[in-house]
Amino acid sequence: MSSARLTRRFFRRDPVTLAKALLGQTLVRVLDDGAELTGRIVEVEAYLGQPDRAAHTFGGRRTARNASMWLDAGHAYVYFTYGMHFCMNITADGAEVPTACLIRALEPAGGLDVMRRLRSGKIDPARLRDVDLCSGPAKLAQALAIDRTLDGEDLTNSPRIYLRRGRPLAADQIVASPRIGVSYAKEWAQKPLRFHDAASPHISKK
DNA sequence: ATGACGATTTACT
DNA sequence: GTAAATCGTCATA
Repeated sequence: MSSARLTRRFFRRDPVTLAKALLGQTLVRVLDDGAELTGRIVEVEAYLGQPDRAAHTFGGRRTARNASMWLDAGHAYVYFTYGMHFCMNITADGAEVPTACLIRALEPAGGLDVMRRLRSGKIDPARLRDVDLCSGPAKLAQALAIDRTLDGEDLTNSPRIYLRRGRPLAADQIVASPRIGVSYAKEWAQKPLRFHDAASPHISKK
């Protein structure tokens, strides 16, 4: 019998291949109260580890913060940045190979009402359009209540967060472009390591 | 012990 | 288009 949950074998690939394969899959977040929040992945960036100036593990850097990037493929690497935002990655390759894919945008699919509440701080929830819920790495983290308590979570067996098999995108539906917010990475800033669904409006703003 | 800096978002001119 | 918000992390000393 086949399960809807993606298994280890799906994640054990190089980060570029995995990033493209992640497009079209569904991220599932189960809250403590049982609420299920889901979204279809429409934008992902690949981080290539040691040689990649933009990666947190550039040069083999290994710290308490990025420890999860060294875990086996299919684990969550959640980091805190700018003093206020969380972003989620999914590890690629295998154990001791610090590569990962940053989930940058989702097309909200289930639990939109809860997402809207989680996303609305001082803003009127009714003023938040669907396209504003998960169109950015920190936005989707906020919408799905993803924080550092999920750092290091194994997506292949966690009851709190996992991936559900969806329909993969055809190659001609995938657009490649430079990664966002990594201008400090010199030549690595220009490489086309950001991938998104050409047809989706739920993309982070340029 | 200190300081510079974010794999961002939002609000404002 | 410009700038503020806001603080954990890490390199330097």
